[in-house]
Amino acid sequence: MSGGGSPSRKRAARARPPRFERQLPQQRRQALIDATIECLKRYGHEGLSIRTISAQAGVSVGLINHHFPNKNQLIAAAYRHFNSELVGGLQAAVARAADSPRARMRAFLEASFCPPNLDQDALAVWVVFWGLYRHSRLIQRVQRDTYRGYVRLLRGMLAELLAQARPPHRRPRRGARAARPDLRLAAIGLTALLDGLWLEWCLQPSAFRPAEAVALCEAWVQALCRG
Amino acid sequence: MSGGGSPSRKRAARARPPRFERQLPQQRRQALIDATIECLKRYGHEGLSIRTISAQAGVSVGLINHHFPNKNQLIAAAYRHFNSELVGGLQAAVARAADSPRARMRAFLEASFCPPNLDQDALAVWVVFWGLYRHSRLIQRVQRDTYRGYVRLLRGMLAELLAQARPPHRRPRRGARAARPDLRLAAIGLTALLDGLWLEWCLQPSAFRPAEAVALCEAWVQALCRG
DNA sequence: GCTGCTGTTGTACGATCGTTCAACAACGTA
DNA sequence: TACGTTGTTGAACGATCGTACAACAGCAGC
Repeated sequence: MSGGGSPSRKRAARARPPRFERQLPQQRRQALIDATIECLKRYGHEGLSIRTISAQAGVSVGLINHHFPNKNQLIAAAYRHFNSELVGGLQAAVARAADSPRARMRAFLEASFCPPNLDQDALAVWVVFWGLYRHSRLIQRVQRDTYRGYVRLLRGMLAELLAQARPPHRRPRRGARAARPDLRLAAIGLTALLDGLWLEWCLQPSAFRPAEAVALCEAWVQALCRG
Repeated sequence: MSGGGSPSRKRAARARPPRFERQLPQQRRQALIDATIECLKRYGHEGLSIRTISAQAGVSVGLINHHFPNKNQLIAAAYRHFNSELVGGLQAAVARAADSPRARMRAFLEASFCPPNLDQDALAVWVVFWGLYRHSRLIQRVQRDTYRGYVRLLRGMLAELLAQARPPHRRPRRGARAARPDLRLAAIGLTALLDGLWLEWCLQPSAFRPAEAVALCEAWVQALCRG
């Protein structure tokens, strides 16, 4: 009776369940990155331990050093993933929007103030990464690589809006010196307002509704277009 | 020759230098708090170890637990000190300013975008504290205690400015329902712009000059007063 | 069914962590 | 000068950290 193994299974007899499942390096790496971010959300900086992360991923402690040379490389990879998810999501939202500068800006703002970006857990993750920034060259490199896409996206939308608001009078004759500083300061100001509102909401979600944040940003952009 | 101790010293003979100097608990506590903040500036989150802090303060490892029940209490005390230094400095700057709403607001903004508040090291310290916020009730309590003073200061100044900008036409007849939401959203918006600019500058000081940040904030306030 | 590779396990190691505690010593007081 | 208070020291403890490494085992190819 006890020895009746199913003949359909290749390894018949003693139907022993496999103790683990082999996976392709690429998949396992991604799983470890996801586990890292999940641990950051749950436990903050204390979640950044090899044992916590491996437990979250359901693997042994030794596996991390088989797929990543060391812990810092795993963290940097997680930061890269987290960043590109954000920028990619915003770019997709803008691409999905109607074909007008205002519609694109609105889509960008609404995506910024919606899940999964507008999330208290996400703030906890960002804050831990920022805390590592100054003392980790790996983190600095990831930041530099990914921040460009964000700045380019936001500057592009602002340039569209300003170009649309200005053209009737005074097209630039020689070297548009008068209008250029506007774009730089405008991008700085909008980024600041955006980040600040995002930060405030995450710290105290009851303070205001996401729609109010979008309205504040749009009012700022409108005021900018009027000069 | 070798035994010639100075007669002016109480413990003459064998002029053995004291191995340490006793201090009042209050002074020693403050020295440990200062050392904690200094370690955060230098080493980030990794500076938050008993041994690093005690070395910075020039004392032994055991002394911290003599003045603080545990490490978390020391960190919370450091956070409280750091917060009250900021709020106190801003309040003092406002009190020092000329007696007009605009002058007070300008003093507030200029103090916000000056050392010691506008400091890359300071950002590193804030970021580590924020990373602890969600998982430490002590930090949450300090935040709640100190944030009130900041909000009251900023709201007071905005209320003055708005009251001065509005009075000519339409003084509130019954329950000023129309103007109230303005103050709430105005405080939220200005705080966001302020914090965002502060954050941006600390992350990349070459991006813009502090005076430009002040100008952006003042422009925002002016636009608000005009409606 | 057997073999080879390689993804995976889990123990082990040295370092460092926060905290405890008995002993020491600086300094006010008598 | 001798004493008592108490701020201070530094060794020691158990826990946990990141990493290394030898053994194991899943799975593809023959």
